[in-house]
Parts: sequence; structure tokens; C-alpha cells
Amino acid sequence: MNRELRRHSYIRPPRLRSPRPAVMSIAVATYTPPPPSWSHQIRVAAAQGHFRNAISLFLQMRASVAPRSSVPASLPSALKSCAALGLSAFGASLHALAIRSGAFTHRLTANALINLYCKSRGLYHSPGREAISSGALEGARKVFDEMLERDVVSWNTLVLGLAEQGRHQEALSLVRKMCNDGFRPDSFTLSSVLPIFAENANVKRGMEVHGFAIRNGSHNDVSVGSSLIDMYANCTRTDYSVKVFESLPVRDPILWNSMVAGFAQNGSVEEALGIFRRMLCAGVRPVPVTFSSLIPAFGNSASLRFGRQLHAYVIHAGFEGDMFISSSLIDMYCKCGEISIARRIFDRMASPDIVSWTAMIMGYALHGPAREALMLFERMELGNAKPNHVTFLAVLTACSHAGLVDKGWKYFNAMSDHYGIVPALEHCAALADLLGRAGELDEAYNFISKMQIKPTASVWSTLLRACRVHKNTMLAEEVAKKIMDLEPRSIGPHVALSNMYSASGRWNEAAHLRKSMRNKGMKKDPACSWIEVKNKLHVFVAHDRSHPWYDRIVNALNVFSEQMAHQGHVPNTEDILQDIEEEQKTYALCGHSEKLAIVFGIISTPPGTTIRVMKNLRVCIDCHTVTKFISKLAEREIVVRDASRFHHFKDGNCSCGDFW
DNA sequence: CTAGGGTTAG
Repeated sequence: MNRELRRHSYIRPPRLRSPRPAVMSIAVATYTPPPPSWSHQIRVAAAQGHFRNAISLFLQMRASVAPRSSVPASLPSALKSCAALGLSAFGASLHALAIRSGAFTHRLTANALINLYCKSRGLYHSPGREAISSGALEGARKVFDEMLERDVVSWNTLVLGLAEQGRHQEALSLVRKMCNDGFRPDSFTLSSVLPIFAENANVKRGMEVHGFAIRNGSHNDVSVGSSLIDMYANCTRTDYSVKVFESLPVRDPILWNSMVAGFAQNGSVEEALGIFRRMLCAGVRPVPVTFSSLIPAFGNSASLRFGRQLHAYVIHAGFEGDMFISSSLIDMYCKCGEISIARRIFDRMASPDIVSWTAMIMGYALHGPAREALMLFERMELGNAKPNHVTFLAVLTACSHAGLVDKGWKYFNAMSDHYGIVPALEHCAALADLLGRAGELDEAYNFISKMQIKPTASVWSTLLRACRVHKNTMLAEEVAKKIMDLEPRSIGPHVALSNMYSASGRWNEAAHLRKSMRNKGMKKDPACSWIEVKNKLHVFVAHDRSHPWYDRIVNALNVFSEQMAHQGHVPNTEDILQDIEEEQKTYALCGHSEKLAIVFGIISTPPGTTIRVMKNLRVCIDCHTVTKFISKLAEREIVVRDASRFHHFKDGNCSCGDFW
């Protein structure tokens, strides 16, 4: 080799043979390093997350001749592994071993025991009674109380245990006690306490913790940061979440996900997408959590286009097998009207969990095919998914939207009889809704009156709507008054009552009611409908003439109206809430947002294209009738998602069977 | 030995 080159090379050429003298080689060969101790191996395994290995090594150690000291040295790691694997009975037996071996007095062991009992809800070893008792959190408390010297970890572990099991007040008072004992809450304490104020949506207390974190210097901690972001987002204060996020010097993937989730859960689709894009630009790789947080936002706003794009991204990233993501995709496609795509994703799942089943069942409930929903429920029962209260809400909704009274009663009764689930307000509301829709008004009235839980205005409102549909004025009057007592500012019952007074010639009462409505400044929620055409979202607010195609839309609508009038259609003004004359009401109907959106869809898309329209409120009676006509006249399939369900209009009929 | 982000409904 060239001498020049060798002088300049940084790496010496490798030697193939050892340059050491033979004597040295013999010395090396006879030296055998001591094998790593049992406890060392166990600690390493647990630290790397190989919990099963750690436990298996621990058992091997116990079966072998190991020094006495190896038990206390390995117990913290063994207990950590039990906590992670949920081996509560074995963990409790380690508690007994800890006492026998004297390791119980070690702080690390005691802390690990507190953690074990906090994580496993089940058994704990009770030394006094030489038995295993249930109610593990009490076991944690006992270990904590009996400790000779506690450290911050002891306090933090118990605080988190209490917080995670919903014992919020106890957790908070423990934090006060720890301060009195001279321990300063650290970042662990704060990120365990913040979720409490997130859950209770208590910004005031949450901000106090935020202030404490700043004084404490732990506000730059990523765990505290993500807890703060989540807390503020849960209190609908995403503006504060943003401030926390922007002020953090270091951002890890969890922080980005907290922001995505915070916006998504508050319905801020644009902002959630914005953070997602920024995250990608910053070179942070999305994880499954990112998608399962983001995707539900597209379902709730029915943005099928974005939902599809994210689905493609999920496939590209190889996250298709994630159960959370699959469930969120099922839900998103159902809410965007694409129930068959949702079903395909569901069918491809290896073992759908209860959330996946529920999302699919709810999808059918919203779209109408109740039989399909109930078939899925029966099929689910054959597997190992246990229905929960949301599942029953989905089943009852399905029955309600299809008028299946007997089935509805059957499932409602089965909840408490066979599944140990106490019907909550929303289940009672669903059943009341079912009875009312089916025309069993008196039964619905009796059911609501005898409910265990005090019925809210919204429960009575479903009955009021049923009374109007089934033209029971007497009952409607009574129900409307009940709602007005519960919610004096609610506009629905006022309008219903005033319309009934007018219809029965009780002019004075009608006028009086309308006057008081005006005095209270009551206004209807602004209705809006939206439709996506060529990747552009067109939003229509009632009577809003700002759309560039407004005139063309009205012209087309008039053509449809003439044809309908020709076929004997009389505009139905029951849903018009203003205090105006009949002729003006008919005119008002023409400006309804869903009509504008549907007609715009028809004149701006090629023949045969399915029209998909979303509305923030329920479809009005007249619009529903008109849309049925339009579906036939224009030979279009029209899918409308309103506030309560989907309507598939085709050939002059609607999938809801005129009940919604 | 202790901590933060996710799916169905409301």
C-alpha cells in the first residue's frame, strides 16, 4: 500500500491475527466474568418492558439457589411487571413474600406495591388476616400508611391511583396532605391531578394548577404540558391550549397529538387539520393515536373528502389493523353517508371490539335499516364483545327509527334484567321517542312521567313532536307547558303552542304567546345546510342570497314547485315559526337552506349524481315532502343528513318512512 | 418504584 495514503488514513487496517503474546491469550481464556446476577437480569428485563421475561426470570431465581439478597433487590421490578401485566393475584403473593423476606421495609418495594394495587382492581394481600382481600385501592392505602419513610413517589403513586379511579376529592386532599408533610408536588403530581379538572371541565381550578406549575418551574415539562393542553381543550378553551403549546421549548409527538385531539374534540376541523399539517412539516411522524383523534372530526362535520384522504394516509402508514382507527373510520363513513364502506371496514376487522360493533350498529340506526342493526347485535352476542350503555343506545335508536315498539321494550327491559346496565336518561329518552313516534302517545306520556330519572325538557320535546305528528292537540298543550316550565327560554314549545292556538281559533292566546316570545327576544337557531360540489363546500343559510348561483337556484326551485302544484302538492307550513301570514309562510319555505342546497346540487352536477346534503337542524316537513318529489322528478338519489338521522330519497320515497 | 395524547354516545 502506498505510504502516503497510510499516513493520512484515520483507520488502521484491520489485523487478522491477534498480536498478543501466547501467554496473554491463555490468561484471557481462563478468565470467566461473573454471570449477571438474577436481580440485575430481572431489573433489565422490566426496564426494557419485557415483563413476561422479568416474571419468568424471577420464578427461575426462586427455584434456584440464589443469595438471600436477591429477593429484595428484584422485588420492585417484579412488582412493576405484575402491575403492567395485570397479575394481581401473583402480585399479592409477592406482597406476602416481601413481608417474609423483610423487603417490605424498603422504600422502592413499598412504592412498587402501592403502584401494583393502584393498577389492579382486585385482590390485595392483607397480612393481619392472612388472607387475600378485595378492593385493591384499600391495599395501596394500607401499604402507604404503614410505610416508615415515604418519598415523593409514594405520594404521587397514590394520588394517581385515586385520581384514575374517579376518587377525585380523595386525590386532591392527598395532595394537600403531601404539602403539609413537606413534599412539594412535582411534574408527576401535576400531570396526575390535571385530568381531574379536565374531566370536570373546571378551568378555574385547572388554571390554578397551571399557575402552580409556572411557579414550580414544571410548566415546561412535556407531560404537564400535554395535560394542560388536554385540560383546556376539555374546557372548550383551545385558545389556552394553543398558548401552552406555543410556549413549550421542546415538543414531543404526544404534545402534537394532544393538540390534534383537542381541536378535533371541539369540532374545530380546520384547526385540527392545520396542526396535523404542521406536525408533518416539523418532521414528526404521526402515530395511530393521531389518526384516531383526528378522524372523528370528519364524521361529525361530514367532510367525506378529508375523511377519505386520511383513510388513504392510514393505509399508507400501515395502521389499518389498529382497532381505534378502524372504529373511527367506521363511524366517520357512517356519518358521511357511506354506510357500505363502513361495513366493508367492519367486515375486514379480525376481532372487532365493543366500540367497533357499536359504531356499526349506530350507523345502521342512523340510516334506517333496523333489521341489519339488530342482526349485528345478535351476532355480536355470539362473540365475546359485551354490550355497554352506548350499544343499547344504538339498538334503541335503531328500534325508534324503524318503529319497532316490541323490540324496543324487549331490549330496554333486557338491559337491567340480563346485562346489569341501569338505563340512563338517554335510554329512557330513546324509548319515549320510540313510543311517541309509533303513535302510542299515552303510553309514552306515562312512561316519561314514571321515569326513575327526572325527565329533561329534551325528553318531553320528543313527545311534543310526536303529538304534532299524530295531531293530539290536548296532550301537546300539556307537554308544551311542561317544557316551558323546565326551559322557559326554549322556543319549540312556544311555537307549537301558538300554532295550536291559531289552528283552533284561540286567537287571543296565540297573540299573547307570540308577544311574550318577542319580549323575551326568542329566536330560532339559524338553520344551515351544506353540500360539497367539485371539492368545494357550499354553505346555505336560510334566505341567504349571497350564493353566486342564488337566482338560478330559485328559478329551478320554482320549476319544481310548479310541477308539484300541478300534482296537487300544497305547501306545508307547520314548521314555519314566524308570526306571519300564510302566503308569506309559503314564501319563507322556499328559502329553507336544505332546499337551496339540494337544488344547487342538482343544477351543478351531471345527471344521475347522488346529492349529499347535510343540515344542522332537523329537516322540515315541507322540505321533506318537496325533496321526495324532487328525487322523482329529477331522477336523483338524494342523501340528507339532518340533526338526528339520514334520509335517503329515491323515486319519491324516503328511507325514514316519513318519520324523523 | 410514579406522570401526559385515541374509537362508539352526550
